[in-house]
Amino acid sequence: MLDDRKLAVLRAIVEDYVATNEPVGSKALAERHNLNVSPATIRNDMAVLEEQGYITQPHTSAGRVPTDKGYRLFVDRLSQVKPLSAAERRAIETFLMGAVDLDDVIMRTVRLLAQLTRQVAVVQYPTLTQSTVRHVELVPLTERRIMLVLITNTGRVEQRVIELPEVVEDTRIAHLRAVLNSCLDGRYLSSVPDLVADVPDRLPVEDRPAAATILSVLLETLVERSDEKIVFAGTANLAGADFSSGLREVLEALEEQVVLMRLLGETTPDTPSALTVRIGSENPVSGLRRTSIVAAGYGSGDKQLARLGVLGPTRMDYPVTMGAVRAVARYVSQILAAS
Amino acid sequence: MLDDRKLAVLRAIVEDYVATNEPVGSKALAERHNLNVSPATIRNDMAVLEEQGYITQPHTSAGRVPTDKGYRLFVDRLSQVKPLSAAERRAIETFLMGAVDLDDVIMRTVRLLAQLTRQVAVVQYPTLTQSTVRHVELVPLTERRIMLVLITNTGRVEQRVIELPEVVEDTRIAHLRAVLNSCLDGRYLSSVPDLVADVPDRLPVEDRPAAATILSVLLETLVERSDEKIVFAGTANLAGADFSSGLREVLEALEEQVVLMRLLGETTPDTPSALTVRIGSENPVSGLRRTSIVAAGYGSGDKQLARLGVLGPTRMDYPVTMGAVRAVARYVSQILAAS
DNA sequence: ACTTGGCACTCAGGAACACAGAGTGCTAGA
DNA sequence: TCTAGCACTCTGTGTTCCTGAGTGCCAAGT
Repeated sequence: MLDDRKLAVLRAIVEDYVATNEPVGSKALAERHNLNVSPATIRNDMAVLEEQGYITQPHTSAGRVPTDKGYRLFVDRLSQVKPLSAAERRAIETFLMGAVDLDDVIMRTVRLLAQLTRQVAVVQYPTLTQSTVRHVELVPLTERRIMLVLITNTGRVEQRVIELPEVVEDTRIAHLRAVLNSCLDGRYLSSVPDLVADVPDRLPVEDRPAAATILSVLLETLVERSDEKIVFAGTANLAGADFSSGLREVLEALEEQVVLMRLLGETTPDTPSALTVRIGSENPVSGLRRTSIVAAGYGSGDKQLARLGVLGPTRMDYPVTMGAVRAVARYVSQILAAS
Repeated sequence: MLDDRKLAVLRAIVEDYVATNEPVGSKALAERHNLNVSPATIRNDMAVLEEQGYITQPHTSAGRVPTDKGYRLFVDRLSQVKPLSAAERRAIETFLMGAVDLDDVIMRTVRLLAQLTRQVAVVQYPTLTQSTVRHVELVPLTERRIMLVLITNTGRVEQRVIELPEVVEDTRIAHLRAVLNSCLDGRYLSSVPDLVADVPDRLPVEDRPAAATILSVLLETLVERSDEKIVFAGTANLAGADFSSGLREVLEALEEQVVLMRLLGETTPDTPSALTVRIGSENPVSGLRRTSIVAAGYGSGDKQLARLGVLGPTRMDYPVTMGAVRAVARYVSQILAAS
């Protein structure tokens, strides 16, 4: 269908258009890339490419611009992920190393990614459900009030203040804590509901009402936060690019957690850390039809914990962006595995 | 200097300009506001106002536009904070009530404020230094590793993983925890450095190295987080308004924590919850010369904990914005006091 | 001493127009 | 199958002109 030269033309069009942000014509192509054919030949090829829907012209007698389909072909078959330079790698590493806690890791990551790609970076917090319990703490605050603190192996900490139905002595709280930790320690959060089911039975009868309250809050915490936390940075980079009008829509989409979740996409179970690219209209959110998303999973070890990525105009430098996303995902995984 | 009518003219100019976003001329003024004088008279007044620097004209033969100084006068003497409607109050209350923890309170607050004012909302987390210690927890993770969790009376939780210099038994950790809590409970964070100074002396000699490590991390935590955490929302509202070019700068400023801190301003010790308005060039950040900030302090009880506010074009509806900021600050204070 | 009506002046923004330049499609020839 | 040439089609830009809103100033009115 498309011979090698036509593919080369498409690649050249994408590269030039990404670089210049202007429709690219046959003459300029023949000059800048050594395709060794004349503009006229290129025009013929472009006619074919256009007919097949890979490129289009904004108006008659303007150059050609890649369509979403064109970018897709480019990403799938015509480009290679561009690795970062050694200097960039070092910069990433040292920058991420300085983080003091999970919040800090995520914050640094999202900023780093935004700066590196000059686009909007999006990072999802490690999912609770995929993590394991590292510790459950019950902190008495007053006679009737305790704070529940849940610490996961990814460093994530959730806390809730709980109002007890009755006064409970500290020693009894301590006992409950010990029971909880003994049966939850190291287990997946997803298994917590099952594991705590019989906890009240193992307690003295008088403690059960309080325990029930606490457990219900604990389960609630797991459920509520399964709509994951997401942060982003680098919106200023949107202003620099085009997006003359659509900017409002893009910003609105970014502030919708749910939308962001869908953007980053589902975890692909077989190849968790693979790069996902969604181009323009491929993505499920209206209002972002002019943007592409490059995302990857990250996680400590072989466990896939969450996703991160960048969002930018469809007209983006895919090889470089993909390289940056992949690299950052790997480094974050390392950091999390180490802590 | 400025008689009543001139002030009325200025007020009318501000109101009309805010409403229409177009330079307002003498004729339109005479028609829309019943000043009972002719356009010519208004022109004379406007000439005076312009000479004094309260208004200006974009170009000869255009209407007048308020200057920063004009807005300042308007805010100080010509306008009253507009209270919210009962419906709005109820909406705020119910929306904030649903929050489950501090993160959630802050998140809801910033969104609420953005939606209410249709501008960018900025909320600072309660300062650590003004808060008191509610509990210090030391959670053994492995033989050589413990997690330090610091809980404040505002519900804020800080955690750090600590690598110990040697293996320490859990019972000794528990002892240290007891010592720490007994001397820190209920105290201001700012006094923590003094209070923990003699803690090592009260421990068996063999525990001192570990204790020193833990204490240094604790102190570090206090210092590091004194550059406060700030969140914002509603950037999409910027796109709607003018800001044709400056938008990039504004977005960049918003992502700089330090800049935001300075924007919200210092706490005014005498009247902590008073509204602060910074108009255009009054604010210390270049790149935000076309924006105004309306901020207020909030805190539980009489304690001033942090600040919140909104940022928008100098051309904003000050009475309404101030009303919203004040109301939200009050409600947040209530919520925090209750928890 | 203010206020008002009249009048000449200024200037931004839009409409009409011409034009250069980039790019195309097509056809005939190598 | 590629190339060269040619006629054609547009967008974007620069120019010019014109309208209308708005001003400043002055002289007359109260």
